[in-house]
Amino acid sequence: MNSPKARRKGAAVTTPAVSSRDLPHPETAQIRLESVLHALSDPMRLRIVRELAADGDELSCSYFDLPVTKSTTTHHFRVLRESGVIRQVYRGTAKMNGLRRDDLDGLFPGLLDALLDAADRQAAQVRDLGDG
Amino acid sequence: MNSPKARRKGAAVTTPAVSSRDLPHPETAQIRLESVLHALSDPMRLRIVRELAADGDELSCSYFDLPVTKSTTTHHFRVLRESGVIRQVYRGTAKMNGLRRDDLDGLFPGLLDALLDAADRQAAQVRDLGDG
DNA sequence: GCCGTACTACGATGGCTATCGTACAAGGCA
DNA sequence: TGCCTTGTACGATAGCCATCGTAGTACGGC
Repeated sequence: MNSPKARRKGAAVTTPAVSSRDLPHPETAQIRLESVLHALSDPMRLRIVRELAADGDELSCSYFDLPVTKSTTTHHFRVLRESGVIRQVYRGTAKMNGLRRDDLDGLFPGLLDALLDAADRQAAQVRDLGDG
Repeated sequence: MNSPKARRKGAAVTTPAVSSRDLPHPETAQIRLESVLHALSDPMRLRIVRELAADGDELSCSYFDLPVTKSTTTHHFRVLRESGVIRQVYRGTAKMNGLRRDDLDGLFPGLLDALLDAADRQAAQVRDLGDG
């Protein structure tokens, strides 16, 4: 609810908008552990982060095939961005998403890897139970 | 809302109550990563877990001096217990709380240490900012 | 048996949030 | 220019949740 629509309403944009469509990200020092944990405590968002980590670099929003509507998907990506977990940037019509791995590793060394490993282990366990 | 009051209402207790006051804990295999993260995403609960980890073993609920009422404290301890982060047991009138470190380390190796380290780093950073 | 301490259960409340549908904007392409 | 794809904003809704106050239970000591 910040830059894109605010401009149309004639409101003054405080942050210097380099591009016409840039998104607010928290600075590295402003990332809060509680917010990161809250962001990752949702199954849908944890799934997004796992796919981002698995695929490596940047993925568009449309890459993900989540069992929710596009509105909800947008919401989840915003939560991840505002908590500092991912970085979002427009590339044409697509919106590319990338893990803020360097920032997180600098703030909380080992945390992201431990979280991803934990998620992998839980997924493997659930898979085994499903197989019987 | 399970064992303590249910007995008075004459309902059948499914779980074999060894003591008159025992508390429902999730089994180790039932602990879900999302629930753990959600439990730790609350500042009050993260603080409780940090104190438990710092002090080592078991601490009573009254040991903690939290800026909330006792009702709310009870609520937070229950969330931590039901998510599998802590184990609670009555000892006389006191209720002792202990981290389920072995269970969590077995499920998610390195996760708890990474989380505690991250919380320590953030606390140190906030402290530095406060000192100016 | 009675009281104090420790903690809980219950109900209420206000705020957050995950979800949806609809309408709309921005960029690429024919 | 007009259309399609991609993604957003907005409003609504239902459920969860952190918090409180009050009343009550359980245990230990007097």
